Amino acid sequence: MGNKVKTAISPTREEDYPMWYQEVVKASEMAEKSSVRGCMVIRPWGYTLWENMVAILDAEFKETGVKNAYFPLFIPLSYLEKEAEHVEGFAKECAVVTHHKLEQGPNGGLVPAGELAEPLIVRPTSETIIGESMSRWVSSYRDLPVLINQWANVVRWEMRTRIFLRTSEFLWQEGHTAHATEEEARQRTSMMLDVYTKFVEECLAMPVVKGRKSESERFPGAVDTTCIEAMMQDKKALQAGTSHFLGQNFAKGSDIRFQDADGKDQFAWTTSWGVSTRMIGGMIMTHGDDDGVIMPPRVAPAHVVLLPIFRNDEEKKDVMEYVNSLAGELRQILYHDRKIVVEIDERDTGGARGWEWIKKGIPVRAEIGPKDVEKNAVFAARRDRTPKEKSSIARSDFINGMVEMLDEIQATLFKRAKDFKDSNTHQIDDKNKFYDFYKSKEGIHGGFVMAHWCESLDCEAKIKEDLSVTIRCIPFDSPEESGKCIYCGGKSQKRVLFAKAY
RNA sequence: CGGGAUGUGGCUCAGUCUGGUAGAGCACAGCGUUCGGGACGCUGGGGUCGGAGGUUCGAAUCCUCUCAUCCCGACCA
Repeated sequence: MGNKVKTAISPTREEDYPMWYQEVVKASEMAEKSSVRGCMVIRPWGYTLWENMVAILDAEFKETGVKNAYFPLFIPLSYLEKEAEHVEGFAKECAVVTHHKLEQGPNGGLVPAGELAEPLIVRPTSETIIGESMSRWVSSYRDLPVLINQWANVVRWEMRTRIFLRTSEFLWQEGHTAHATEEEARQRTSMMLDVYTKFVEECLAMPVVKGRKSESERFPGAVDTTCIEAMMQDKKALQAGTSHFLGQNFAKGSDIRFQDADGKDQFAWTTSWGVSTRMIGGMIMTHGDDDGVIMPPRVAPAHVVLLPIFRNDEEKKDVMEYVNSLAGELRQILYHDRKIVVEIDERDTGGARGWEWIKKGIPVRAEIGPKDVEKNAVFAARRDRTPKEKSSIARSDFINGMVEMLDEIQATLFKRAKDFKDSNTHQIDDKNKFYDFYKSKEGIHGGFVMAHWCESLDCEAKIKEDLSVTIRCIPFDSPEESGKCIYCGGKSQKRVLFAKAY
């Protein structure tokens, strides 16, 4: 070992980032690969996190007038064909249902039978089937806007999968709205991106860059795709949420028409927006360290774990009494509209017990033994500090300071991530420097580069081919300034965000 | 779909070349000693070696077929 600190996760981020990620997910017991190819099992520690995310987002959506609904998992093939670019975008990764029953096969096994007249696809996204409903719901401008969201699973048959980041089946939320005017639809698009930004920054403690996708990265069928991009600790970009302005493309495909106030027939303007379980992967890669996950308190499955320490039944009795009453008091406290969640882990598994909670990323750990009972104190540690940093805190201070401590942890995580992102974001104006910056193919390197771009698809494609670096977005806050395209030297008015991406 | 590789207890893997009915570490269970701490000792449970067929007195080991998975490429973000 020497002076090297022993870490709970091996390899470390430095040694092998992708492997580190896999190990963290496994060690935290958040999820695991299932025996079904490309699909994951989300375990309680991961699913509770998701439920917390859902609860917050759901309330925010409703705040803006959106209502939840549910649409079929199966989409008739013909629906998908309604929007040309859309089909092209998704056709390659669709699961297709062709039969409706099983029969005994010649070798004893079951074989599909009863071929369907029209194949059904398992939804990769629901624009077309929700559009079909909307077309029937909307006939007058008085019926607009329609503001719908659904929480659902979707399937995209991915070739290479990574748990949470890209799985064949994943959980998400997809909002779909229809409006009478372009302006209103555009406003909705940006309003929902703002909802995502606020959630991701405040609750997941992940700083993001807000912007618009270049044409090549746009959602199939969209007029405009806006997004939030976050930086992972390997300095790659991860799209954490998207909001699309679909223009009238899908309204035309699905025939969503209405009569306006002047009695004229018009196509509606639609939007769609979504975030998925992918955010969980992003959160892990933003905050996790070589000891495992670090849960931001706002969404943590649990806030505090109490670890009773005792040697015999007598000590156990005293300690447990103290622990239970402490837990009871903590559970009364509200932390951002949610009661503090306290775990009590009285397993007698020695030191391994504490490390399990570190790996799970619980924000606060407190060891409580006879000495603490005697002193009316707790021996507490925070997940945003090193494992060895523990200190004795008076019981009342621990309780009264809990909300503040959690907020501090939340703030620390955000600041740490923001500093990391900022210090790894550079402005580069020279093509050679740009290439040198991204040249290395292995390990943790690179970062975000703000550089000029002439808006040519060709320049973008060449850079992608040479460096696997793409335009993540054209940031909204990128100021107007004259410059030269980083690839061809052509005229440019704005810097765009380049990075390697997940 | 093209190239490469692997399938042995829950996990990681040895054994396969030189056939003789299975091993290690970790994990798990019990007991004990420890312990403000990812500990130690002893004991124990658990696999028939991806599947099918073949060669052989005898196959995890050889042959054939098959299934699955992983990596690279392609494809996708």
